[in-house]
Amino acid sequence: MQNLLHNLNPEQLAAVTLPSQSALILAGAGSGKTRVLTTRIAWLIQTGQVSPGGILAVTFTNKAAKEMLTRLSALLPINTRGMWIGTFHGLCNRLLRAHHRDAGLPQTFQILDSGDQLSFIKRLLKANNIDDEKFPPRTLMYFINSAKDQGLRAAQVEAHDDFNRKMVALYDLYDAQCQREGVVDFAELLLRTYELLSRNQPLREHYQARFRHILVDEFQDTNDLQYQWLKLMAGAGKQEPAAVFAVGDDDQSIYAFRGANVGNMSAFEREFQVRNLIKLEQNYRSHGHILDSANVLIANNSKRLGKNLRTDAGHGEPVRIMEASSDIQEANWIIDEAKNLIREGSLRSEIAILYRSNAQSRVIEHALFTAGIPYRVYGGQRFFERAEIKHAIAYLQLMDNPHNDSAFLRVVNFPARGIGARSMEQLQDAARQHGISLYAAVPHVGGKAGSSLANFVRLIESARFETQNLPLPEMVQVVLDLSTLLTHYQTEKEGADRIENLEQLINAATLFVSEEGFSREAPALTGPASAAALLPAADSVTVIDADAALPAVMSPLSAFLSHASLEAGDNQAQAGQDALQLMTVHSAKGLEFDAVFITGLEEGLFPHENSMQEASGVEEERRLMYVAITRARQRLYLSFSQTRMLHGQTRYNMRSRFLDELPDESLKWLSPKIQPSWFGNKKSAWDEAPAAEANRLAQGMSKAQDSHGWRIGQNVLHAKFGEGVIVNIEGSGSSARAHINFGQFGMKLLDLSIAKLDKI
DNA sequence: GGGTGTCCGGGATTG
DNA sequence: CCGGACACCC
Repeated sequence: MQNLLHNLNPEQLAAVTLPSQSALILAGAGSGKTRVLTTRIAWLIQTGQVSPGGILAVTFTNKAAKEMLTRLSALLPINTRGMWIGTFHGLCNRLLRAHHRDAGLPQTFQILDSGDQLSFIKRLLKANNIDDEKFPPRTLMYFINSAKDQGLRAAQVEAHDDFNRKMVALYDLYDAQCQREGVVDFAELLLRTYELLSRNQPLREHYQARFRHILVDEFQDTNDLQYQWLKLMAGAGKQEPAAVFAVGDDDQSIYAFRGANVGNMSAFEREFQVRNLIKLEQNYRSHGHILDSANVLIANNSKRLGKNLRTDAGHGEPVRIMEASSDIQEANWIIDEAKNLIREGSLRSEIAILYRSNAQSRVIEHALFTAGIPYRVYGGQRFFERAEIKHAIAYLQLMDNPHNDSAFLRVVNFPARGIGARSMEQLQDAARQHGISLYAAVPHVGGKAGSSLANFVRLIESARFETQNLPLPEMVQVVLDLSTLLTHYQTEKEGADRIENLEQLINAATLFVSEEGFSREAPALTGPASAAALLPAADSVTVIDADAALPAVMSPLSAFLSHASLEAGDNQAQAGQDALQLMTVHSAKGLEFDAVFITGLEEGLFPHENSMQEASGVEEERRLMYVAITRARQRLYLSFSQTRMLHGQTRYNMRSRFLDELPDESLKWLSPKIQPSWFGNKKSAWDEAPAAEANRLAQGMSKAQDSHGWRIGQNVLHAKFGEGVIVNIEGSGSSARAHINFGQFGMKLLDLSIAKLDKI
């Protein structure tokens, strides 16, 4: 016990040892949040306040869940397999498998990832003769997902115009089709679990009695449905609700665009009668100048719960800022600085280059490639998303649930077996006519089409038959052979990588089986009969629990298939090598590095132009900047550029407002700092940057100046709109008009002979 | 069915 | 400018 709690600072200690009531922990960046969470669990168990089975710990990412498990097993000598620690989706999957009948799902229901969901919707629109110009699949998908994220079924969504009424109708059709095929999307996992627990009182009370301590990581990222889910699970408002230990940071809320609602933090305080609010403000990550920059920047936001990070580390190096003349020059500067750091002994993997949007990585990658510096780009395609893997998975899905039409369509003619569009049309007609799945409709198709289709069905049947008693990895091997996927890629020119990936899939199955405990002599639960044994009798109030171990509630194949959907796996690009780390600011959340470059700090890019209409948008961008800054331990570099190629056009942006919100005493400008206009110094960097001029000329803009005396790229000051940049000039002489980017005020078209403009 | 050409649109992302 | 979606051709 002494051991468990020593080394905690007073705030952390207070949080870990809070009484069994709901509490909100405001955990600043780098304040030891995961440590507090895991130590809290260990302390609760060690002091006998709860058994491991009474703990429910929820995270958003698999990575966070794994991290928690690892650190917990280092703290406590217990088997963590029996504990309910996982993502919202993973935990819901487990509950739905165990109680599938009550939830109205087949035991082998399958999970659509977002790609599957999109093709599912396209198919739905086509089958119902909907014009996908008027109702774009992506829009419908967003509509459905946001409704589900708010806990709403189609019948509950309010629609006030024809378009929305149609969307609601399509949402309803979508759900019905999912139900027929035995598939669920990600949001459905949560909504279905929520509905299951809402209407099934014995089940609800069983889990409420079981989970006396619920811990939630990254609470600021919860959406409305997740919050309702937690309320239900905890029995909030009841006599003896569970103690919910919510850890979050409102300043790091950067996912409003996908439904996260920071308001859940104050709702939580209110609705869970939170008496204990603890702020973790001691930062163990960043040097002083970096932390001061973050603090001063975020103070510009209005809606905050209020928090100020402090550090015992000294000031450290100042934050370095560079204005480049072009995006190419910016990239080269970054590389020079990174080389210096490496020369001084930094590991490449301890240097991160961050950007607001993926498109910005190109120029940087090009420069790194030319310089021969190894780098790794985050966020690429992941293992289970690769086409060949999805094909193999589709065969396995059909064996486990033949009514999954998505899987059927993916592989019915891949590798090619002479089942073309015409045959499929007949099959789809038959399926629609009888209201059954494609697989089930095969016997209704006659002729040549019918016999090729019947051959395909026989292929799936025999794969299932031949593998029914095989361990999972061997099952995968057999499927790869029988489906002729392997031979198909052997004859393909560039199939070598794909074959390697397919072999990796067998490894993945082997690994999965050993990690999840399927390799031991688990009771064979492949048939529906044994699963039924787990279910409560209809009139019984005894609930058989969804034990935490997977083998108790699903077959190895079903489990592996949900694993493939719920954990898409790493993107394996250049993994393992000591390489510079390139990623968006969003994907940097939760990570930390010795040195961090934040690039493209320009109005329109960061803050992004789509966010600048509303104050709340800019505040989220500012939080994003806050996240970016607080990734750095020792060194922080900020850069922006006067010109930038975007969408095939040269853009001229003003420097980001965020740069002007940072504290001067923590900064070191490596390029001359041009004061904002209201400070007096009006000299433009353009006048002192011959390189920029040369660059511009090289880009074919030879006509730098015209008779009207203005040129593209000129910084100007306008009485009403303030500081701006001339982006384009049309016409000439006295009739010339200029497109001027005024940042917050947007793009204006002004007549140069009329508008009162000063050069700055 | 796969390969090539044309058109369009382009913010971030986990499960 | 670049990638995805789709039409068209062999």
